[in-house]
Amino acid sequence: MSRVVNGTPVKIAPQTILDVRKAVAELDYRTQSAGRALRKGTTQIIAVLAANLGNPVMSAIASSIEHALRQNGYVMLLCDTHEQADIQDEYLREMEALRVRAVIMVVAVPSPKLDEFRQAGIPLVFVNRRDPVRSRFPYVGIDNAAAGRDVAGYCLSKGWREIAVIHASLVYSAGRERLQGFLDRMQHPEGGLHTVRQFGSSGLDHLRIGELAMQDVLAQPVRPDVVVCLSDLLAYGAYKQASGAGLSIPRDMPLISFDDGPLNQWIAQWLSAVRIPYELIGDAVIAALTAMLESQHGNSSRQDKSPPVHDHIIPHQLIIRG
Amino acid sequence: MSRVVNGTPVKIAPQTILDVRKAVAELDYRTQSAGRALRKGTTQIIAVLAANLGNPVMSAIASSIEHALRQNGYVMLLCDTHEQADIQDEYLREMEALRVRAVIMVVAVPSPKLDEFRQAGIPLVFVNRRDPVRSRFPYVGIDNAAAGRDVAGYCLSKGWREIAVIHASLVYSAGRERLQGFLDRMQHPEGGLHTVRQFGSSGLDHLRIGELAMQDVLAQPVRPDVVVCLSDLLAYGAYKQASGAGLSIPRDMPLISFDDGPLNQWIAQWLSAVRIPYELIGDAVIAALTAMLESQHGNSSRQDKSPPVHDHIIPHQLIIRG
DNA sequence: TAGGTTCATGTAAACGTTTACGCAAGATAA
DNA sequence: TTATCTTGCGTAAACGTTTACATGAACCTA
Repeated sequence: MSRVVNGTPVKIAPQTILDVRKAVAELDYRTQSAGRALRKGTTQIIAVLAANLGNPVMSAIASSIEHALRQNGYVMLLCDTHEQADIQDEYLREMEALRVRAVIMVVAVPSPKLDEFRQAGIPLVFVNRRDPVRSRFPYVGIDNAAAGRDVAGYCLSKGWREIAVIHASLVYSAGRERLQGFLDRMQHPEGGLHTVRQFGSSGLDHLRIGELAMQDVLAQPVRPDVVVCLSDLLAYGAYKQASGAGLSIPRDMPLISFDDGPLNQWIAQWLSAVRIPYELIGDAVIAALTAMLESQHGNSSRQDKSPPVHDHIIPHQLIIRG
Repeated sequence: MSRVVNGTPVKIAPQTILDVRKAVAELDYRTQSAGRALRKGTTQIIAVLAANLGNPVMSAIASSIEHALRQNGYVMLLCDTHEQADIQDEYLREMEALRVRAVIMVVAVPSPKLDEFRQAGIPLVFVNRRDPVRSRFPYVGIDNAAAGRDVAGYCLSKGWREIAVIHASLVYSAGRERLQGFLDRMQHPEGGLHTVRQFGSSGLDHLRIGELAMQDVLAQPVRPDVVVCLSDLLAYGAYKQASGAGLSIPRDMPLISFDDGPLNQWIAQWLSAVRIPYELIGDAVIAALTAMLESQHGNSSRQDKSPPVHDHIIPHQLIIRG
């Protein structure tokens, strides 16, 4: 029975197949995952630990991943870690007990349990932000450094000289690489004369950080030609502050950000941004995942070489608006 | 062992408890949910079927529910039905096989499998939109009719005479009740002279519907004093269209909507809206849920009376901006 | 026809947990 | 002291699935 519904690679008489099919249809039989999970020691559940579902970009990513997982016979289990190590650990423990097949970290923070997972052989995929600890697990997302360079290139092409950058914490890969790429390109010989001032603080609420940073920007003696925000939410916060101060965006002060959530084209036409093609993330995650799962199988026989998983860089695009 | 970790109501020697605790701590034992699920026939998983995670209000609601469920020892499994009956059914089938403890429908559509679920005894909670079929299952959300009346009251207080309403499909409770409440109050004796014109179409993409509806509004010979949109997304679409046509919102044309997603206060200061307190939804869902689960237990003995579950109406608030 | 080979299917064990049941030892009562 | 009752704990069955292994039928070959 199990052999026919699951397509076990074993010879079955055609008649038997039909008989089973009929019985299945008649009884409306549906395999119960509890029994299977117990026997096989794993499930079809894949956990997605997202840092902040209140961020439209992240829920768009979650939505894309959910769709792709479902297409491939998995079930998504979605959690919100609020970017806090203890919550992330609690969830990871829970996922362990649930015997999930894999865990997808959409913006991870370092945590003890995550260290354990890296050892334990449970496949991990890091989306949007690389593994805080250099590891053999794949990253799915844009080339943040290149995106930073693109933004810098655009600023240079516009001849902007006075530049402000608003950032949140820079200890993680995404923000750090974006800033690094931006500064690299800016310091390029052909960059000419310009000043880049940095504003921002570390913390969890990007909206608020952006708001406060813009306050600092406006308190400067000289108003920047452009303000580059390292994420959409930072730009939203900055926008509120600047608008409240009577500035018209982008006429008085252009804003450029990274992420470009799906709502921007509707209600944030004042914002230019590097767009993460979140629709593509689901498929890329699946690709990374299946590569890992297969290499995991193969490795059971020959333990020697580490799995040949690699990052999946998806193309970004600078969208100019306003 | 099971007795002590689960706190079974049975006498256990204090010493044994300590011994077990020690062993659990030493071995880092964690009960595997597969075995438990198999034995008990149910899980700690609660499925949330949301119609559209791309809608910030819905992801905010999902986030709130997730938090509340976690607090109460459940695990949330989140799906996106895209408001389509066949996808919703596919998910419901999956949840059945997973033996989820309950299903929370955040904006449900009628579907055959949903009909089965109502019979099958799997607890259901309907959030934001009532069960399309009148049923004994609880609704959690705001009083949409009252919200509609509040908006009408505000319009009357401002003395607006020419009023446009933008709506999507009106076959479901939320939109229908909002519009009904609005019209009821408008037609109240003290309402005075005014005209209400309705725009909109049915479909899944509220953003696009709003955009097209606003196109129709602007094509009218007389420009309305206010445009009331039955959801945030409709307002976003309408805003884009109106802005594109050179109008300044809200100066040239105030917009009022329902939902008031968390981003509005940051980047949609031009929008007044009835706020759903999404932070409160999680707790309300838990209340509805535990009431059902308890009444379910009690009912196993006396089948006669239907469960005394009731709706949980949470307070809304009209936020005026701009 | 006997022996060997393949092929399809039946059988049973195992996964980890919960819980009904029963047993032993200690406490109480006669 | 013996009989009865309580208390704490050990035992085993059951949940539904997968899969290694056994069984037996049919088919081929010499």
